[in-house]
Amino acid sequence: MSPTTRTGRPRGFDAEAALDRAIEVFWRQGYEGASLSDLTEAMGINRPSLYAAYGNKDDLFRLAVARYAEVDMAYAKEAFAEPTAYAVIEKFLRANADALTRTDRPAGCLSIQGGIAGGSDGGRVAQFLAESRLAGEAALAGRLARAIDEGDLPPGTDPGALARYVMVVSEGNAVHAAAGVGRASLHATVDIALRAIPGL
Amino acid sequence: MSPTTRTGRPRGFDAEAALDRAIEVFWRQGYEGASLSDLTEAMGINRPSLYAAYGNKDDLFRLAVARYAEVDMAYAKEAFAEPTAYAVIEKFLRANADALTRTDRPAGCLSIQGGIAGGSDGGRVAQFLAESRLAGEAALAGRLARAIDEGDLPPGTDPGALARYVMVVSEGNAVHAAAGVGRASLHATVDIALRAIPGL
DNA sequence: CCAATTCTGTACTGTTCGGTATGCAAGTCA
DNA sequence: TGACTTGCATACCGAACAGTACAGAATTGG
Repeated sequence: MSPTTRTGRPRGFDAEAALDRAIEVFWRQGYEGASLSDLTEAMGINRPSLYAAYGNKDDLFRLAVARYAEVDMAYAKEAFAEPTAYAVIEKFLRANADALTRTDRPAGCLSIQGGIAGGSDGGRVAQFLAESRLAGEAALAGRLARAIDEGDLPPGTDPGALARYVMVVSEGNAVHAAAGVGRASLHATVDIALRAIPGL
Repeated sequence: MSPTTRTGRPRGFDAEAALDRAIEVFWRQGYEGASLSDLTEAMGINRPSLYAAYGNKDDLFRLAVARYAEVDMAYAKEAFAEPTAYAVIEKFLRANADALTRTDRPAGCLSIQGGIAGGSDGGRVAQFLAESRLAGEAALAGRLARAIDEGDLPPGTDPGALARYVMVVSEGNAVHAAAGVGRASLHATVDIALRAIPGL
């Protein structure tokens, strides 16, 4: 009656290792941009093996996200264990920044890239969009540099860093808005974010 | 010699109005998720008319983004005209929050949604990802609520709003990281973001 | 009214997509 | 050894994709 006794030919690949490869493909190319051919090639298995082991593409993606949350987001749980709120937040944001820029992993976060990425075109569209966003950031940095000259920002301020922070808040709010978060909540976030702006 | 003299059958649709409809489709469904059939149906034109008027799908998308930047991001230029840096930033973030939640437009920002969105599946994947992100946000809010009880956050603090702010910074950094921004810059953003966290 | 030019509508191209039917290989248990 | 169970490999399915050929319709200039 042992439920693990399944006679028959044993699986010829490591399902967990193959799932890790799938995570990278989804991470880099997004859900829609990752074709079954991309996935099976990276995982080193055939299509029927994928369907037998994980279900369909959708199921595979959910398994990938779940494993990503467990493995690659483990720092969140560690951060929560810090003694104070400030320490929790700082540790979370620091570890997050490190995780987003690991050299042995795709840049960014699967939870966001899984939707972005672009995929089949090799990320041309995503790159185009990123460039136009960064152009806006540069424009804001220019305006803030002028503000330093005009004396309404402290002399030591880094205009590029401050502009980047503002755009980060804007982009984060955009992600939230797309997820259905309402206007009042967005403004509440702005309330908090503005506290970080250096006064005169 | 007048260059506008183009004899022949006149175009049967307003190219600018049709482009506006295309913007909404790309905004809602993303670049990959917007099929030519979706686009032509929304624009009220046939495929050959689209190709004749705008080029190919890629060209149409770039035109859409350009027009979006001009029309829907006009508030940025207005914000830049404010007299002080703080006013520039506040006006930008406020107008941005309003723009992200206009009831007569898709939620979010074309520049981000153009990559996200999900498209053909009606946004099922995007919704799944959004829910898992919001679950993490709720977990953080719970941890911060405990911090208020334990006295390391001011009593009046809204733990949900603070958690949302932290996740906004995290998501914005993720978008930046995916665009190629490096680790040091992300930490510089965290430096600024942490200034908004209420001290003991 | 006719020729030239441009736009529109239908119907099609080749390709790629997610998903699967089928026959064979590789093991376990009697 | 032989029945049984399971995984693997090839080859395929219908559907959807971006893009286009072609013929007819609408307009201008003569």
